[in-house]
Amino acid sequence: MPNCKSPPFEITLKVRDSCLCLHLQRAARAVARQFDEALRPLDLTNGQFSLLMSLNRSEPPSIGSVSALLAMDRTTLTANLKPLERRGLVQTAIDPADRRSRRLTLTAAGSALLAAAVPVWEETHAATEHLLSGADPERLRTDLRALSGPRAVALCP
Amino acid sequence: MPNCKSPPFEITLKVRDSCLCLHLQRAARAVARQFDEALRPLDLTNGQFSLLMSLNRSEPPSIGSVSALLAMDRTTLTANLKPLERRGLVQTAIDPADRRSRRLTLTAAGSALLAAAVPVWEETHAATEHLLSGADPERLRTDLRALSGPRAVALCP
DNA sequence: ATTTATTGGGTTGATATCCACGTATTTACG
DNA sequence: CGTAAATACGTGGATATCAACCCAATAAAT
Repeated sequence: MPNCKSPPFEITLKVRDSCLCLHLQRAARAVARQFDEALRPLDLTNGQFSLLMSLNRSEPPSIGSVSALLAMDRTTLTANLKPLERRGLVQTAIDPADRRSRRLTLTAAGSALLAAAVPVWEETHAATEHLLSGADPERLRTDLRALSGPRAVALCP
Repeated sequence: MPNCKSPPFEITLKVRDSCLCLHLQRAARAVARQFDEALRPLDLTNGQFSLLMSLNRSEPPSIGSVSALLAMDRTTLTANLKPLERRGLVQTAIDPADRRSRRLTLTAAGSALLAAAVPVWEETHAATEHLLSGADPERLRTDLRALSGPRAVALCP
């Protein structure tokens, strides 16, 4: 008699149909693939695009503030910066006012590449919102922000 | 005069506030962390939990069907199976009816661990839905399914 | 029946993600 | 002041994710 201690199949159906974590992972993977594919001619991923975009401001932000903005682990951001630094798209410099902090800035090449990616983003984002059919994208964004924790901090300069 | 070719700052604000890809990645990361933390005593990640749960059925599914269900790349699933196989939670066997296909089954240890994880999932999922405050979780799930592509295929046995 | 196309998976290489641990700097406190 | 707590990052290790390329087995075409 197999599966003496197995969870009942009804639980499996419940998780499949209702788990927000699973639903989020699926949607995040699917949408990320769309953006990755669209950005591939520029040799950028969706995460690299979002990261570069978050650095497009006059006051160079620190590692911690960007990682909070993107709701990612601080060490993940450190890792993600390496290929961008290697390609000369981003530069880091120690903050003279607080020598623990590193300030992140786009290079000219980084800014140019980011500018070239904007039309791709516009197009892909429109296609993504189109997938929602009649649903309200802003309402979805509100829900996603609520799940992202109190990290929707200010990016303003 | 720096940033001659930089995207205008208004674009940055627009992406930050409206990009569904970014919003999804943020929420997915944040929620995944919650589940990972809750499941850590069982030495499971949210992805491992979802994968094990998707194998809790009488007819052992193939790699391709599970990867479609989870909306992940086929090769990602192959990689994710390795630590679970190493721990003796999952077994794979060539399908005699089609020798290209590998059928995935939970072991007794896998079923037992999954059963132990169900209460953790219940608790964590309730906390996640609570983050939505007044919003309708089912409406959010509907939106997420629309973004996950036509992969919400049947898991039924 | 042979050839061809399709399908199901695996492997490798690169990036992504997070945790546990450690280091350096700054701030707070006594 | 000088020490303790807090802050800002980095490294190493493990898993996660996907593209590109390859192989084996089945299905389709002539």
